[in-house]
Amino acid sequence: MDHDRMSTDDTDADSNDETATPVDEPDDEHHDFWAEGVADEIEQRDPNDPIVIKGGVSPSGVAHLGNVNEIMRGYFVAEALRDRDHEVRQVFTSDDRDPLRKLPRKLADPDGQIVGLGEVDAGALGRNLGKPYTDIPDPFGERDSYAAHFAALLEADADRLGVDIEMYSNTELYGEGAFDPVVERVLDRVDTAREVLSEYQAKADDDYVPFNPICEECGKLTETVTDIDLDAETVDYVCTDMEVGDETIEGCGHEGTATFREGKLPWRFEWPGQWQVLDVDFEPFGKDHAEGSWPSGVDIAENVLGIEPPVPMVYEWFTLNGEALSSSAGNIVTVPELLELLEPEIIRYFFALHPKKARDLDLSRLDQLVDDFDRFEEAYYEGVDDESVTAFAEAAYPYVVGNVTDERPIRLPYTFAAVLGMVDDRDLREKLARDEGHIPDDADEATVEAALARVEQARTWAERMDNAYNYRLQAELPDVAFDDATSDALDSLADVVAAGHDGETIQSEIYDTARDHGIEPGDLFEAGYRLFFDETQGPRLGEFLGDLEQEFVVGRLRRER
RNA sequence: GGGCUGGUAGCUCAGUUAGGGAGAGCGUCUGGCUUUUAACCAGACGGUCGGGGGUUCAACUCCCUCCCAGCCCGCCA
Repeated sequence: MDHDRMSTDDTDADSNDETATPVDEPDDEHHDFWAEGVADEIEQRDPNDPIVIKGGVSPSGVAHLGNVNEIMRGYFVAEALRDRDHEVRQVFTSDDRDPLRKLPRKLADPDGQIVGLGEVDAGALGRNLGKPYTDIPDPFGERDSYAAHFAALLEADADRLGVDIEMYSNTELYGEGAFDPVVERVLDRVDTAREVLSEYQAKADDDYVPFNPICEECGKLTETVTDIDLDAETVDYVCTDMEVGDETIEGCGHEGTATFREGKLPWRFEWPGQWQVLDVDFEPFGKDHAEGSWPSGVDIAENVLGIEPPVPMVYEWFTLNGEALSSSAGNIVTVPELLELLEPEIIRYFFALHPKKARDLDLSRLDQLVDDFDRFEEAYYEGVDDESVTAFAEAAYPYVVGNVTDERPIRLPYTFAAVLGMVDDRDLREKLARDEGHIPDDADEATVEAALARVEQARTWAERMDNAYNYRLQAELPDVAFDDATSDALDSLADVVAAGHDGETIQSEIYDTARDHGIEPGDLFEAGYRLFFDETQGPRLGEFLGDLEQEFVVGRLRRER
């Protein structure tokens, strides 16, 4: 669960909380993929099919890569169980009866792009503080509510990553009475509930009632319940002020009556309630819950609700570019943004790595992650000289890619793809890739297309990062000036190219020509890079020029076009 | 202050659950591809496994302690 944590987020950890994990059961089987170990743990509970795996978020602001932990970590466990012939449902709760407690600093528009509050009617949001997300209009005016907007973003992300999740709206679950038995039990045993809760939080005195009705007058969630009627399944309440951090959300003073379907349980009860209602067998959650709501949830599940809590798994948070994820600070990346830079299977790979390690996703070195994935893939198909990588790949690769093809897919090395991105011509890209041996002669068109798709991604990366690969073949002659010796050398080189030499010859001619004209080869190379890239460095020049249109190269070397 | 989880090469990470060889990729350096110029190939350099102590024939691995980082220890979620 990644509730309401826009500023931080994720990564992993497996869990073994002694409160819920049978420590006396022998975990004698070693697995090369963590999800298999979790699957063991779940099977030891002897659960009924379908096995239910849950994730969930509070629809606070932006759906970002941190939330993907909730989706992907459960996904791998689900797949491991399906592989063992279990029927598995992966459910996801949008905890959308939660109240909007403060204005988010950033939102994601319907396309998943991050925008500031200035893009929307922030005033309308401000007037709705304290109301459930499902009762607040979609700031973008498309969906039924703020909550629906957020849920749609998350569902779209899951879809982009190829994960099939069943979304559940908490508000709908309350509305249709799914929580009724939970609310009734908690209120019936309100003394026990207070006693259990008091172990974990101070605010559990004799007046405390773990149910927050929605005020029928102002629509805000309230916390002052004055009477409980178990037979009628209602509570009486007074709409009092609510303290939220340093701020106060004012109540309207209304006194009314609400049914069990017109309010919500506080989080510490709601979470175990979800386990009961959805019959949850496994749930991953971020480290923030490990010492907070998880222990209390277990206690409440066992001693108030009388159910067995799911198998837990704590995941560590990952950092982005070395810093904690923070939407307000702008240190955030969304799934659609990342998919402009790499393939979805690489995102899945990232989340297949051990959840217990805090990782850094460094966009400036995405090539490392892609290289790691490529090696992981190679390990699956052919094995690599690192046993642990090969073992991990054999266990995890099928889940990471979803559909394993007979043949290993062609992957252009990411930085090489970035080099190809320096030219726009698609056929030239293909030629360069073939010349370098990255595309086999017998590759069909679809295979070539698939391989070249990475060029656009690597190109986008080079541009975004403005790194050492962000060169562009200059269509127009750059503003250049050379001394006489260099100019003469360039003319000579132009003659060589005009005579029709291939790349290798051009490469060696650059050296010879430079010497013939009494200049350093380095100077001539630099002149070439100036002419073609308007830079002082670039890719291996001779071979590069050899692949370009001869007439263009000659003209450019003569500084004519 | 207490608790939880991490800390392995410059970078990204395996390896730790069952104690016995410290590893990979990338980067760097060197060399090769007739010829320093980012794509290819080979080799090398590179680590007190966060520090210290203990147990053991043997510790990255187990125990104690300290340091660093994140999280939890109000409310909410």
